[in-house]
Amino acid sequence: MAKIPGNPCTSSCPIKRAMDILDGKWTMLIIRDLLGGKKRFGELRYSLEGVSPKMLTQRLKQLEEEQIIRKISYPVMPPKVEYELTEKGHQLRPVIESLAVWGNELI
Amino acid sequence: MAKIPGNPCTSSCPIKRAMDILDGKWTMLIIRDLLGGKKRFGELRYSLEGVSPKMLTQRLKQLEEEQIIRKISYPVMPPKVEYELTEKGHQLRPVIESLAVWGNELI
DNA sequence: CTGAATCCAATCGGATACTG
DNA sequence: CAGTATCCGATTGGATTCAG
Repeated sequence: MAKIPGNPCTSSCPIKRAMDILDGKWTMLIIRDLLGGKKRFGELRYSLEGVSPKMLTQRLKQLEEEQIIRKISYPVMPPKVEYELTEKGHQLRPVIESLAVWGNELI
Repeated sequence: MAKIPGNPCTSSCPIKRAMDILDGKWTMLIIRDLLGGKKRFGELRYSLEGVSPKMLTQRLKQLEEEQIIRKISYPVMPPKVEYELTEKGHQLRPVIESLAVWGNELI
């Protein structure tokens, strides 16, 4: 059995740290979308189909604070805003990929 | 860029399927614990430190319904109950491992 | 020991309307 | 277009008590 890095599930457990950030219905879906490249607010809203602007804004804001995504605002009219993953965000790719593999087996 | 299996983030997205099951503050922590082998209710309650019996019961029940864990009740007094991962649950190991790697880099 | 029951607060999340 | 504001219900989660 492969050893899992880190300590047992106490408050300093790496899984706990990760999930405190990644928890939430939409978070992983946002990251998955952004792994495909920069996306605009409306694009995310569309591809997540069902998310309310409130929740999308809330999650994007939190992910930005955690420095997992970066927000790029263009000072134009009408407004144009793009979101992209930071390096820290890109490092979530293995997580998303293994999740996708598992999710695919569910059928 | 490696291709992520599955479709875009619609209702049939594998990530969405996965997160519908794995969402929640404690779920991943339970699975992480059980990757180390069978655990009793009280052991989980202890190692998760802070979880209320209500939530622990709730999550365990859901995970059992999703066939990710299996519950083993011994007809003894006082009661003894153990939880262990099913095959489907064990297949989450890559997810937990990559999460642990990521969580460790946070510091 | 393993929960079930109850009560309550906070957060999540959806729908809608509105603004710069 | 990209949000903000508001209202509301559902769910999560914690604390505590109690039962088999």
